Amino acid sequence: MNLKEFAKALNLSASTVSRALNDSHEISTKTKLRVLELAKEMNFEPNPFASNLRRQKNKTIAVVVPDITNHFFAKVIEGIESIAQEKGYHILIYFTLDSYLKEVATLRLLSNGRVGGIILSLSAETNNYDHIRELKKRNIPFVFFDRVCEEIEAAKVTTDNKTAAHQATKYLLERGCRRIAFLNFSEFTATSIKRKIGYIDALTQNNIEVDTALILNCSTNKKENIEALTHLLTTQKDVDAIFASSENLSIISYQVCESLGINIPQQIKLIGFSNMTLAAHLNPSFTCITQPAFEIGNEAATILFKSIEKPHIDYSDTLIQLNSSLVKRNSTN
Amino acid sequence: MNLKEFAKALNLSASTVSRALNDSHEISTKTKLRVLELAKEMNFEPNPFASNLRRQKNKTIAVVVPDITNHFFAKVIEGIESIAQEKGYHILIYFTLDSYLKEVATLRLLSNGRVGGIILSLSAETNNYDHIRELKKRNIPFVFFDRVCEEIEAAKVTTDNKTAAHQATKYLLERGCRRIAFLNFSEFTATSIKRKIGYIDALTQNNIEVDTALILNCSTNKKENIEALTHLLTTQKDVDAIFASSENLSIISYQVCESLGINIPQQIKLIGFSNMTLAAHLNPSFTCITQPAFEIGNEAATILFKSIEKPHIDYSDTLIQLNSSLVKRNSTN
DNA sequence: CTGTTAGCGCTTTCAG
DNA sequence: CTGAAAGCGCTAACAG
Repeated sequence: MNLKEFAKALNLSASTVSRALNDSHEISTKTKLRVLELAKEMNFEPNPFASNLRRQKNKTIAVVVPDITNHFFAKVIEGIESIAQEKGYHILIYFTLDSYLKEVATLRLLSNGRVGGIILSLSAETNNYDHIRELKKRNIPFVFFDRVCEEIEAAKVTTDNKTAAHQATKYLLERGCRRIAFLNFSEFTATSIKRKIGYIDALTQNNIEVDTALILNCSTNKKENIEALTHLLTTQKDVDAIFASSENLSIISYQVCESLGINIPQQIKLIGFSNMTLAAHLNPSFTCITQPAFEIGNEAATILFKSIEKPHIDYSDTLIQLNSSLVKRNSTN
Repeated sequence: MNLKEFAKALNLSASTVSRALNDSHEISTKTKLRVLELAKEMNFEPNPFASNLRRQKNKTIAVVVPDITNHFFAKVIEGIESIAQEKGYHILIYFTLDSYLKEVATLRLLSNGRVGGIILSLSAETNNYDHIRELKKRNIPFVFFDRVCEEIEAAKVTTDNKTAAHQATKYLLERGCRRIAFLNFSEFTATSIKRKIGYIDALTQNNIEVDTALILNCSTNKKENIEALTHLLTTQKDVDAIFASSENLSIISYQVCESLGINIPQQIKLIGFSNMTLAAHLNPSFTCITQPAFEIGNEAATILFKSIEKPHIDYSDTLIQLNSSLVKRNSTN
């Protein structure tokens, strides 16, 4: 069933029907109603490919994230979807699994007009931004969230990572911790770097020497990270806290402590970025730094849709910073 | 940049270039190579809308799931994406948030040829399947996973829910529990019904009377569920175990026990369907029934792609059943 | 307010 | 092996 046939059933021309379906002001309310009614009855909707082709624009966006089993990213995507739904957008989803090459390949796939815009959170490996610059060159609107790229002028939605990490570190210091290990999820990503800076600043301000032996630069390989942390904890016997800069590293910290027979929080306290606040509930020793993921998704989608719909306006200096919060159990540790 | 311009740059006709890009056998290897090389260099890819319009088929699928913050669904989607990536498919994602109306609206949105096929897990509320039948009528290939619809003949990928629930109940019985509450996440969904049957069968086979006062039919409203479970636990003082039939209900069970000051697992043991095996690690009192989510995604995608690519073959009697597993901590409870 | 017509960018007969 | 031309289904400029 196509528009032409559908129009015939109404004894109208295709153009009139098309205009009616698109709620054009040059169609009488009466015919509009007639068209809309039959369309609903016959469940007719115009072919989106033809429509997109003709209009040269398109209500599909891509969301490119490292990993959707991370509760934070999952919730962000729900935030994006809720706005998309409302505005009639469709979402294509792609995972980089923190691989730079996969990120490059995915963006290449998206550079041919398949999508009207892109919402993007960088892979932990990404260290070169030419593939992002290519998006700008091709005039494809995009918005960064969480793992943003500092070097590129673009709309960005984040939390204040430095402050959050500072607070978390302070929280540990106040509880008497002095030898706090920091697990850095990426040497390149601004997000992780800022978290590290917050950690270092808090130590320095409290006159505690920063010991680089306690800073672990992790990779995207889980097994490697487990080995590295095991090594750290067995060589640095006096570590009294772990600060994990990502959800995955929080999980790993648990596993390693457990396998080494280290008691949390008696021997080592654990704090980490994670939106799986359940974790904090399941185990009182764990304190989560939680980001407002749903709102981040909302904001990112809102900006992207604006920049798709108003291409003449430049949104590339938009920076939205929301606040994260410390989720801890009542005074148990 | 379109095909015509690109062809001009090569001194070839559009048709030749098109055929070369699509690896047609009637093009010489030499020109193919020449075309492919320049295409890569100029990062040229044909407009997917024009291509889909002309071909009348399309390498985009939709994934419709209740909720992506559920670790199980997130992992299934990663399983789907890994196959999609490999086969050059794109994934549109939609969430029903367990709302029947949203499910209907979403499928309606997809019935106009936007996608080549659909992978679907039903909302907990869904009780009427006309919207699914509409897909069949329109010849849109689709595959159910996990929350399948028994009444409709279609390709399905699930786990053996009855057996898994039976084993879980047996596990509790072996540990001395006699008053096991069962939290049913949906009165309609086959998945939950089968879990309930497994639970009932295990009790019956062990000569334990099934007390309907211990079976709680939950809704999609978290707050209501918390209240209902609180009520159950305060009126049925002898409950010694909770069996939660979904991840969300497992989480709620924790929260309610905690707020009532009930010690898990001393007073009440907890077992539940959940793919967040982390939970089992964080708290030894929790035993997870974990489904092979990634593989379920793989299987569902594989079947869907087959039925898109070979429309003459009928896959609607395909049923793949994988095994779930009990994730428990070493003898701690 | 409605109809006619051209053309979006691609693929695919058909012709050579 | 390559090119010319038609047409997928829709929308928008133009005409009335």
